[in-house]
Amino acid sequence: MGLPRKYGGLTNLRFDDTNPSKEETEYVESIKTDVRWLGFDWGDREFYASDYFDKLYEFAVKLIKAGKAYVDDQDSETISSQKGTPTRAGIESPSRNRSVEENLDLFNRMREGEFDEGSHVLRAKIDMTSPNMHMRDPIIYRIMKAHHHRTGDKWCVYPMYDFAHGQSDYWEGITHSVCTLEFEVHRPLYDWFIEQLRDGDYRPRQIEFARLNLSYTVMSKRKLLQLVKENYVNGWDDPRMPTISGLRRRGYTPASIRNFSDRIGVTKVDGMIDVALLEHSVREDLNKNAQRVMGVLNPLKVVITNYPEGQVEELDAVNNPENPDAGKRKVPFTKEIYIERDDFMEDPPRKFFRLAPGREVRLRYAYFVTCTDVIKDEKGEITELHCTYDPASKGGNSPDGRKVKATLHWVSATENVKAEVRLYDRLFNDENPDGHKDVDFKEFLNPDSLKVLPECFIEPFVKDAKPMDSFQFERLGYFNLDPDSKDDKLVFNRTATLRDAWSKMKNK
RNA sequence: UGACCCAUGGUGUAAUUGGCAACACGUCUGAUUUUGGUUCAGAAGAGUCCAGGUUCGAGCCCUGGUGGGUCAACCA
Repeated sequence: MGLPRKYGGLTNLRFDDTNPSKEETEYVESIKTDVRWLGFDWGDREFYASDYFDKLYEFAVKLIKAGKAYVDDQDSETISSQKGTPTRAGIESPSRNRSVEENLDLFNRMREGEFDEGSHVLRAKIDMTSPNMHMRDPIIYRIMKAHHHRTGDKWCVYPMYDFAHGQSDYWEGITHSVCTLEFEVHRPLYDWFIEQLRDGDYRPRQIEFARLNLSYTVMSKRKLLQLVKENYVNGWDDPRMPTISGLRRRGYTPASIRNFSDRIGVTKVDGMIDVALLEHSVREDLNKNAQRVMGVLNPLKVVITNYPEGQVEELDAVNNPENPDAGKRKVPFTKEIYIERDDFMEDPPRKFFRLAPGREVRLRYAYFVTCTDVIKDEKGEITELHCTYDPASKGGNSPDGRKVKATLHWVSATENVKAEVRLYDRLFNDENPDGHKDVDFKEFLNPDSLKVLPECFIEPFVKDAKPMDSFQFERLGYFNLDPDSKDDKLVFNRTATLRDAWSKMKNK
């Protein structure tokens, strides 16, 4: 879709629904939804290979009449064994030299439903000694007594993909038929059919490019289907899935995915793209556009001892420091608040700038506070902190010009909204950087790929959020309101983390 | 022991079709910052898989290797 947008052309959306047992309306609809969501429009150019079943049948008859196709009545194992191997030529089927009349009769009877599935196939007569396996008399029609999602029960013979693809391109007037690398060896066959079909100079060309491989990510449809079927994830749109619907649910924006695609380009190198590039693309977009909001995921209560009991102050907070048009909002401040547990250390290491006993920090948009007491339970665990605030530092600046090294996000302990936050991580652990490689992925599943934090505190602002709205919880990362959220239970998915210099330093 | 395709900093892509190898991500400095985010400034990092050849000149053309990918479904 991006190529014609760049070079000035059009894209047809076509479903190669040649196999009735594999096609489901559900998939067709999801693909259309996803492509539309990405911001592409195919106008009225929506096609199905099944639109051409009549023409394909006629073309097959034409090939038979030209002596270039024949009906084979051997079973599939025999046909397969006669194909040879990539290094050894195949041998010709005894059916290969049937008369045109007999072939026409048999093919017609196949269509009439006279034969059982698997008993007869139509094959193109090309070359059983070709070094290219796909040219060794490939099967072009098979009997399938199955209901088709669009043509119903009209047919019981269906064309193979290879027999439909190029011809469909031809009839639609396609110039560049772009597909993935594994079809490279099919191209001679694609061209062979076009040569039999075409009348004039025009012919479509198949051009292959590398499919996307993402590090640490399984992209194989077969494996993704297994993840869904065996309930390792909650469906195709589980936020951990590398599907378009998964990314959407997770909070990725269409623009970020388009930018990512532009950055990786279209080439034939079968490489491995670093997920960091995908993540950079979302951050870039979200940072510019996401609403900032304060949220505390892992709360630690702070009592501001010299703050009046029962007082609620409405403080000004900017919605996006990079975009003044995003406006401001009011955040309620009270005597008891929550801060992030990670933002306090009783014994801070040298480079830890945040709150510690006796240290003064800024509460974002609020006041400077100093930690005076650390309250613990019998087990020695910190249950709350006592702080004093400097009333003169309202808004976050002290009139005497003194500086603090850190600014903390916080949420009022009484004026807030409770939410569930889901932290999604990679589905696979660090030992499986090549997620696409053919290994048993179950051994590499990451048990922490989903962490549910049932009781998080977010500032009241998010009450007005709509599903899919993106937020940046200050310093915690990007989140979006899950589409399945109900008013009585807000659920946020983490879209991406922020680059975190502190955690990097901790690991050193 | 075949055919087809591919090969450029750590990663992904460029290089006006033969003219000083560029950009993005990542990494590392420094500045700014009411997010250890963002932004800004700068740095390191490849001589283009190897060996020949053609040419005034080769990442690009030719030959031969090496490495990787794909192909033996009545799947797409």
